[in-house]
Amino acid sequence: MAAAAGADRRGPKIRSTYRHGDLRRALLDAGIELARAGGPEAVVLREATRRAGVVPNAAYRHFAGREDLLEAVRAAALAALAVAMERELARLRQDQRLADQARASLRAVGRGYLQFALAETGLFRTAFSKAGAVEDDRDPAKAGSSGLNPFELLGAALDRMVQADVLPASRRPGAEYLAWAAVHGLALLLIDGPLKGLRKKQVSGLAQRLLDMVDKGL
Amino acid sequence: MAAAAGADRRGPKIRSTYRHGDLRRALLDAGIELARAGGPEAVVLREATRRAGVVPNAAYRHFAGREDLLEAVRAAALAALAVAMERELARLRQDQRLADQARASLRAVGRGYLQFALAETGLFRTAFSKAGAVEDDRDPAKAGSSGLNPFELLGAALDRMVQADVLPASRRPGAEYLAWAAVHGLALLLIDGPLKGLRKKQVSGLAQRLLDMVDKGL
DNA sequence: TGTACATCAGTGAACGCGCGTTCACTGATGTAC
DNA sequence: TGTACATCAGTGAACGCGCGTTCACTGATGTAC
Repeated sequence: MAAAAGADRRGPKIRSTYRHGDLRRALLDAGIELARAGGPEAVVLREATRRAGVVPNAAYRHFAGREDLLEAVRAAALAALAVAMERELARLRQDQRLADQARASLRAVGRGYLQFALAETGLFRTAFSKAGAVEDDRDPAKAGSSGLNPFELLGAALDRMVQADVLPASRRPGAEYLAWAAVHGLALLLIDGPLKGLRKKQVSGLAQRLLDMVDKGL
Repeated sequence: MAAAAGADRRGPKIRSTYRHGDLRRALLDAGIELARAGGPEAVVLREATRRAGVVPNAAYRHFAGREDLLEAVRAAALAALAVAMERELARLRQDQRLADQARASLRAVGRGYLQFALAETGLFRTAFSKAGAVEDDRDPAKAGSSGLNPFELLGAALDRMVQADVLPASRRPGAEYLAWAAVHGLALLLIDGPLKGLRKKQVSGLAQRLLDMVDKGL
């Protein structure tokens, strides 16, 4: 993974030019890699500069400080989560009844969330390492290719359920938090909690049951 | 809260005796206080010794190192969570039909969990800061006054539901993870996530709805 | 009841560590003339 | 097409910080005689 932009072609640590080329991008990529491997606390300014082959304080040309870099990494992690959800949504059959399709899209959102949490645990933990309300944050850096961020993707699925008369409109407000809570909780039990060692088969079974519960109970 | 044992009566930093009296207890109490205020990463060995009025390395007479102290704090946090659940269970009316009573005890467990997460956020985060499977851990340091740890309290409530024919026995296995996931997820959204600033009234409304969802969907 | 002694809880001083951040600088680049 | 110059990205060196942990020690306590 990685590589990316400009002068970075030569790999870290060796650079023939005095100027870097695209240091901001290189630092961000390094930060993402660190988060991927070790979660938010692994995003260390000095290490990012080391990977970019640059002296520590050079980072201050592009980020206000460590917290600022971490913020940018967090945005990228949210965008990656959105993409994982979109991937599941794109797989859905289009030939079903509206009601079934609406239901299926809620499940797809949930599956994408869980898959991302399991496959990219470090990024997942980074994405939610700060209170930051994603809800009314229109920052495109946090969105997937549909232009919607993870929270908005969930909301859209629920809206579809209301339209298809699967979810009573009266229960719509706040429903994202119920669905989110359930899936988020399972994700954490699976990656950090007592369900850590679970086999893939058992994971998907449990995920299925949880999504059933949400579907039925919402 | 605080104070507790032995020579600590005189308060930190001042001690008339060369020996401390009960340094282990004092360090643990300090650690709990640190966790309460700032979560697991706030449990700093040197700070605990400072509060106990003792030189940093004195801690090594009682704990193998920082991680060992943190482990002890974590156990205390789990026990406190169990107590919070027991408190809710103890409030239940005893004159209901078995089915209603069983349902009510599951909800009480959930309420205790959420209340603890909100009231003792630092301890809550500490309790779950490590994978540690609580499930088959009979360590009494992690249990409430009933002798059951939080996980066992949840399991007992679900067992009661099976006995009362509210939950089909076939759905019993793994049910604790579904219920746990939902409540755990909501707790995190409330304390760390986008639902952080929510008013007390709204919190309990949302909690109610989530518990409805679990009840209905399980 | 008194004394010698072993035990071991707490002391004092010091390490190395990696971190984030600040300072005054240097030299590559692009632009105005 | 050539030159002077402003800009500003990256350098080099250094800070102070608080941490966990290790070392050889000292002196209070309780026990055996």
